[in-house]
Amino acid sequence: MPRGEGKFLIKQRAFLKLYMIRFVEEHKMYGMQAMDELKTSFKPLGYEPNHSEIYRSLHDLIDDGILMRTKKVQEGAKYKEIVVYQFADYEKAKLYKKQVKTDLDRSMSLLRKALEDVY
Amino acid sequence: MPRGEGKFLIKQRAFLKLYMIRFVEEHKMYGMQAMDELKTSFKPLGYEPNHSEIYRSLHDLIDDGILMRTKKVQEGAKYKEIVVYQFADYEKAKLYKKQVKTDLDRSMSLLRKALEDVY
DNA sequence: CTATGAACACATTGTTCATAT
DNA sequence: ATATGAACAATGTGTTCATAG
Repeated sequence: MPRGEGKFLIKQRAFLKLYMIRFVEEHKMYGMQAMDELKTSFKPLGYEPNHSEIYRSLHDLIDDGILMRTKKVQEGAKYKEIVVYQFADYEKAKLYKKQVKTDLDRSMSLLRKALEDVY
Repeated sequence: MPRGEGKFLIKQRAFLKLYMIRFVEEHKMYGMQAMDELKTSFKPLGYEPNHSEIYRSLHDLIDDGILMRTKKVQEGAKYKEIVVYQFADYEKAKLYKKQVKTDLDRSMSLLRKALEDVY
């Protein structure tokens, strides 16, 4: 689809990238942890993101120049490396959040309009 | 994707099928007319459905046993046949509308939650 | 087992083509 | 030109497979 023309609701990817940014802002961040939190938090609304979409969202944010990867040894006796993230460009992150907010608001309007028009 | 498990927002198809039902309820209905109305009505919100999705929605509703096709000669001097629709099973239509309302409400909740969580 | 990632497959949707008036 | 429909192509996302602790 060319442009942002004719688009319907916000995509899952953008939705998750937003949450990934938020998790990094709160310094609690690696992939599986993010997924578990989101699953718990959204399960009552019937939404459970899978691990691939989480990783794709994180990788996207790296490609966007917004996040960067760091490796870190997990606490405990396990000596297992996990991948943690920090901001590569926080200004870009804030800009992205602003863009996604616009799309979230727009999507809300679409749904609200349908509810008003039809019911 | 199996079940309704793990699902994100409502699909465009369901959204449009809802509007097609509404148009038939209002007895003003053929494909292009529906598309033009929807485009005009949603353009301010950045959404312009294309003709293929409109027709797919109508065909779906026939397959669902909710609508049926009728042919009709268009008014004016043009003698061009158009395809109009009426209900094949209005109870089914009402049931479908109820189901879609649930999904619309659920989708609204997802978006609202993201707005609350992140901004 | 957990964590990360890629590959593959399917589902949804957009674009183009066909046919008839 | 308008209207309908199908075919094709690209995207988005879910499922499975691979690798490493």
